[in-house]
Amino acid sequence: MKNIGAFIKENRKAAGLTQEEFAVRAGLGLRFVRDLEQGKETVRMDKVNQALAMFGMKAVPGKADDE
Amino acid sequence: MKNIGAFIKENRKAAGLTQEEFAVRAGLGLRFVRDLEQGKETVRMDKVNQALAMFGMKAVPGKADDE
DNA sequence: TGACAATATACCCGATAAGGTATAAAATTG
DNA sequence: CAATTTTATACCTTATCGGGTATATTGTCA
Repeated sequence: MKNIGAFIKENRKAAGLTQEEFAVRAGLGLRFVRDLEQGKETVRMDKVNQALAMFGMKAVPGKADDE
Repeated sequence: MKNIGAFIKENRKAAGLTQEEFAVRAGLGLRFVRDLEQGKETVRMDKVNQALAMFGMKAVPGKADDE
């Protein structure tokens, strides 16, 4: 499974949203959305879940070596 | 899928480790391990992944309504 | 039941994430 | 290519997480 940042980026684009539109709709800061999509690892899990919730998802344990 | 805190707790116990032993082996603070297992949501993803890595796992997007 | 181990909760401090703003780079569109 | 939109990077301030320590609660076992 792709990492979370890539997942958000793909799905956001598929939804036809800019980072800014997505940030507003998700109730997140634009800077956070940028950082997340850039693969920043030291983000807070609640914010990550808030972003994932836009697509009916959340952070769960998955195999580390999965594609 | 269970939430991450519950996953860590279960697997840690299955491995016969106390929170303290697990914290030391994972290179994490005891307080963090406690908070994570208690379901604290505002934890940092890098630390969460550090904990999951002990079981060959990492945080990935998963369906929010999965059991 | 008492003693001990393990886990949970509270307080404090230093380090840092989040977010705003500004600027630069890249992508898109005509 | 130029103009515009979108995304990326940098600086600053505020809020708060991580971790240590201490204490309380819970669980286990003789």
